[in-house]
Amino acid sequence: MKLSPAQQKFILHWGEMGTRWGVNRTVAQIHALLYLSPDPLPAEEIAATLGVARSNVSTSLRELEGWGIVRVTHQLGDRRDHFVSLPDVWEMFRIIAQERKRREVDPTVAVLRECVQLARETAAGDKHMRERLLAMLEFLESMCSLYEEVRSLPTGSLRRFAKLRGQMRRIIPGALSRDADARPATRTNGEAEN
Amino acid sequence: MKLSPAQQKFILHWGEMGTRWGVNRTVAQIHALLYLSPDPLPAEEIAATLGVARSNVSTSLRELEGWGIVRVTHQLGDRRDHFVSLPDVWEMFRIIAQERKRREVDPTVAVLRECVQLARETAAGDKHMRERLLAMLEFLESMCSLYEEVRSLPTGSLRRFAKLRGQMRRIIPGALSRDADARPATRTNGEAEN
DNA sequence: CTGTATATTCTGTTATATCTGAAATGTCGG
DNA sequence: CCGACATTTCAGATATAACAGAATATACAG
Repeated sequence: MKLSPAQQKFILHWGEMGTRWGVNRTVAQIHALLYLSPDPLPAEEIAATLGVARSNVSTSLRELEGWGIVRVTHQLGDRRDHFVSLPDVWEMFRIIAQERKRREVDPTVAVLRECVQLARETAAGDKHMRERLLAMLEFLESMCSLYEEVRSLPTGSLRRFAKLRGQMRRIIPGALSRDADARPATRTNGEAEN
Repeated sequence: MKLSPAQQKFILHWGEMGTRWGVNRTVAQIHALLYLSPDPLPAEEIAATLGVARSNVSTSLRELEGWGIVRVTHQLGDRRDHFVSLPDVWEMFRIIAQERKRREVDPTVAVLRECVQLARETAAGDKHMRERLLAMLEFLESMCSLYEEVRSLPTGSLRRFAKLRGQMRRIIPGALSRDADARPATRTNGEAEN
């Protein structure tokens, strides 16, 4: 299959961005290709289109399936697996966010708890350190609960919400404006507000 | 400087997580060390503590400074640079989010615009592809504006907001519950809601 | 059972990222 | 300007990740 200039550009860029997010370039490119493709593609064709080894495609597809953003389908009279990407970006985002949380944030929270515990046991520990650990822990837990909020919204609401520019301050209880975003370089205590 | 068990655990884990986010392991470790440290550390000591080459520390610190989450300070009577981490996790998060947006999302939005343009010019292009590109573009733009909203909130509000579990649906206009999070596998059109 | 088409796993190679140690550069007191 | 200390740069070494191609496994038709 020959790629149009627009397809090429998108696929290459997506691959590039993938690497910055800890995703293998080929994996990201395959995903981009499938996302743009109007119908399911067999592995063979993916390999030919992107110019990578068939085996490489196989591994990459398995990873994408692992993330849950690509799945296999079948065509009548064709023994080969055909692959499709999730069609909806919002849904895709939800899945990726959930996976990353599970793989990266949750373990970190667990480790932080252990560290706090350790710091408590160990000879009264460094007070400063314990505070920092707790601050990080509180932050991550807040983000998790914020994540749960957003996750529970249907796509439509989320989309509408995002369009609601500049209204958040009025909606969120007690949110005074931050406005100028001026961060005085001298502030050393993050708890200054509140 | 000798590390306590809790420090070790946190620093090692942070380094590990760093790699998953496209951040160099040493860079992340140094950041973790500085975050926990009660006072500024000279590069020499960082190198000794983590057991890496002095030159490596130098490069890593420059990167952290580039991100704006570590800065250099000086002690009276000491010619060496001493380094400190931003103390506030929330502030840190803001800065990192902003940087990543600038480096990764903004360029992607630009590329998507070009792709859409290309697809329009090129022989009426693939209709399906153009739709997908537009959906992705709309998504990213929504996320950007959502990001602007959150960024403009002071830490206190953000934190309070995050604690406000399960209330979001009532606050957001028109957000009907999504609840069960049941995703029928048969839905192929992401726009089904709304 | 055999042959063919497809998919996966394995192994060695290649590419990329990271790290080190040495050399170069910068800084500052005297 | 000199000399010590501190930092940065750079070339080569090392580790890690990605990849191609061969080998293997699986499914299936006849």
